[in-house]
Amino acid sequence: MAAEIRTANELRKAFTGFFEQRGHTKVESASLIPHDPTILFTVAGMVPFKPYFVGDEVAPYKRAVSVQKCARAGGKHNDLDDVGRTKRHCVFFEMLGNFSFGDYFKTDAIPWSWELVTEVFGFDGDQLWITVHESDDEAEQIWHDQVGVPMNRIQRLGDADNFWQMGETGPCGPCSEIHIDRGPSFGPDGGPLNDPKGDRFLEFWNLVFMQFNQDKDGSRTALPKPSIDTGAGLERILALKQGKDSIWETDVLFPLIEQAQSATSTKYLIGDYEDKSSFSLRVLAEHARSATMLVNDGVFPSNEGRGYVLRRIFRRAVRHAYLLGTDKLVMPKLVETAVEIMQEAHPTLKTNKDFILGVLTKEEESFRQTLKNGLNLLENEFSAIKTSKKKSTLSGKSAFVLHDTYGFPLELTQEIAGERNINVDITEFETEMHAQRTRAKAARKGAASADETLAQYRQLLDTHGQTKFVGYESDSCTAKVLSLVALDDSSVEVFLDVTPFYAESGGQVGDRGTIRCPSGEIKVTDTVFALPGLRKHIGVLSGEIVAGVEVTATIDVNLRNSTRKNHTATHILHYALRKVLGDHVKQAGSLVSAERLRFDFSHYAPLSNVEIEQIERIANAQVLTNSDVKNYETSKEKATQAGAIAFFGDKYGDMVRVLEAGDSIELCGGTHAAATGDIGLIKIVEEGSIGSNLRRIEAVTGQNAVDYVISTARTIQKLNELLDTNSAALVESMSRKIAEVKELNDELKSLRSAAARGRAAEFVSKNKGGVVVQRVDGLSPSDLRELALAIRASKEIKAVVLGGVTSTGGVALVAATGAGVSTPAGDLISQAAKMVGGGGGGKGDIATAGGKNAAALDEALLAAAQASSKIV
RNA sequence: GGGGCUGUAGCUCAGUUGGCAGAGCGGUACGUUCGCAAUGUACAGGCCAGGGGUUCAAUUCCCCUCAGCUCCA
Repeated sequence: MAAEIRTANELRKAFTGFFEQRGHTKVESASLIPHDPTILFTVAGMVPFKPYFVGDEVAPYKRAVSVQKCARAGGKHNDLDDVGRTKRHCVFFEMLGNFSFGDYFKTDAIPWSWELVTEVFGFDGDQLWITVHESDDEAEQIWHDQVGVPMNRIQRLGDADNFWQMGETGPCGPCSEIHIDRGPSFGPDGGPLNDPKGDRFLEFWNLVFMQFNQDKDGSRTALPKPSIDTGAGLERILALKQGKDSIWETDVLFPLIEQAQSATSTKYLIGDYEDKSSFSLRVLAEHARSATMLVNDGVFPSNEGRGYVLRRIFRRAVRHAYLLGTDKLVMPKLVETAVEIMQEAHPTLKTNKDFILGVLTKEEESFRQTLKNGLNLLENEFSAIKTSKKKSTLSGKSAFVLHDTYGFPLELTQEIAGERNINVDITEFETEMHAQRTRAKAARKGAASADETLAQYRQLLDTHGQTKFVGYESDSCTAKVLSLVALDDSSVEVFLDVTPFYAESGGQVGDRGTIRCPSGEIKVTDTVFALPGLRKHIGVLSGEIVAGVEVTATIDVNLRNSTRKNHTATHILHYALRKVLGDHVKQAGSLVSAERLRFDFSHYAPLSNVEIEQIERIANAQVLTNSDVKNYETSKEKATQAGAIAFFGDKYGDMVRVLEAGDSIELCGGTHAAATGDIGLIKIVEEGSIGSNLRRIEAVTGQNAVDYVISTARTIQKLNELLDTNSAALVESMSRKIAEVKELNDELKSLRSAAARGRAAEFVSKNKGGVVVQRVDGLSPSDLRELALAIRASKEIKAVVLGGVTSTGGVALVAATGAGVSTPAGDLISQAAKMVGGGGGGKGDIATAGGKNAAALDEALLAAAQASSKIV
């Protein structure tokens, strides 16, 4: 009997300790961001081990135990809106699990789970019920004969409850679950079979027996080496151990509820699932913890992918804080509490704390701004409704626009509308929402294609194995053509048994070069992975090459060398970025070509010029050391010990390739320079945003960097010559020049208007009954207008019409009317404008017009004079 | 990946059948009354995001680019 378990930390230790004693390797929790591209988050304890179960990789250990961070939100099971309503649902949770990779099976797994539950956890065996799959006699027998559970507490359930499948195909098998009877006050007797909702008979342990392989045709074959995957929710067991009715009162969540209470001055009612405020507090507690854990693993709030899911989770929480009437920021305090609760089990929280706080504080601020803007728009809608026919209904369309375009949640729209006795047309809203979904799905469908070629590739891989890559050591080799497929008239896909061509991965572009034999040649334009391990050369064939012949494969060495420099420089830049900006900088993508390198990374603000300069200094200092670049294979453990950081999104087997360039140590399978000095020079040429919290830098190296510096210097030299200055004084000289131009412009403007005013007196004196109509050539349209305004300024003038040929050869007309004249100024010149072949007008007491036909100007002015005389 | 919205003074934003740009706050200067605050007057501050097109004329209409916001996948 182990020590009494009181806290989450004690539970985690007791659990892993139990299985470590039984030969299991303790595996640290993997990131919430999975390597598996088909899922958004790590959703179960087995996710990190999936390659071992599927057989893609060989497990480095036969038995493992873990406490895995998990998150479930978005994706297929979109139950985000339910979190907080129930006693047990969370976005973030931890899963206890023990695993066997083709090692022990039911006869060990079942008794161990019983021993753990009764002796370590201390549950009363008489209160436990077991369910097995209806076909699984073996499991039932073990539970009964070996463990001693009476038959009346073992029940059989169907596929829906007790059968597990990874996907359409692949490993699958029956499950067995352990339930605890919480007593008559929670519902009627009769075991889990009689309690589908699990109110009284609470399921807390699930054992999956992976013993079959599901084929495409629906048949199942037995796996030669069956495996075990178990899972139990930490929070659930904690609630049971701590004698609480729900997970909300356990020590991993209740401190957050207490913090939420004080931050919002709201009272929490334990066990009340009807009370709206208590619901909001639970949402705040849960989402604060989830968001904290997600940011800790490198998820950033953004408008796509998992970042978007995080944003939705987080904003849902802020929305509830808002509903509770809090207008101060609440999340920073909750995040601090979450860090405090979780940091012992997840130590990276300590080092990342300031960063997490920064990201989430900023996110709350920005969302509160969104809410404020939305509120204004909503007010406008309300006042529009008052004057409309339907006085008491806000259209679903409006509610949708508010939500879709401005991010104002429907729930808040309804809440606020409700306060004013206004309905929201939900049906219409749903219709709009549905249309939006359909659009997005239709767009997605276009992208899916061609499974057939994939099957061909797989067959190639099955018969010949992986393509041997010799490109680290040599630029050329002889090889055998395994397959050659013509794509269209000229381009072909070629597969070799061995190749020096690097296939695009880790951001590095594929090699180019030639594949030739006596009878023909292929100019290779790109090399990619058709499947993991299978390298595909794409190129143009001249002459004849067929499958089976021997060829010489040679890469374009110049291109490869430039690419090498850029790739090594990418690592050094990554190092420098982390040094200057912080360890939260994570690679989000990269492109390494011969010409330049592009590096996308997570960061929350634009880089300042000073920061870019620092980065360049640090990076180039690494270049100047001219230290040897080491590129070697080693075990994963040794690499991590050396402090290597893994590139995001890459998948690594047990043996990994490590790259050491200067002080940068990373896992990387690319091709690299021999020494940092080979890079020559790293120059950042661009920095920008590619989405919220995502930045991109572009840089050049080697000859390209030299070219860049020379051309920049040339530009500066030219400027120096133009301004007759030198580089040191250029900036000052230029700013002085700009100020001067501005000053001169202002002066010119005031002189012009003074001149116009001066001439105005002359024109005023020529007025006939308060009307001035004159031709003035050589002025710009705006000067002409200025003049007209100056003339009109005299009290006796009632109307002015000026016309003239402008300096650019067009005709300009302007009309202005004095105070007390009701005829619009435009009327005075509308006809004249037509006569000069233009149009025009204006409104009120000043109008301008123009045309092209200068010959008709005098005639046009006569017409204008006539129009003007009518109004006086 | 697919939609929607926005970009105007240091900040928050106005600006309709296209006619040379405004408000409030902030800033500066000079006053007034006085409680390190209020208030009056004046002034400065704009390639109306950038580039093309239509037009006699584009902040306004059309196209493209860039940036930001937002929803869906």
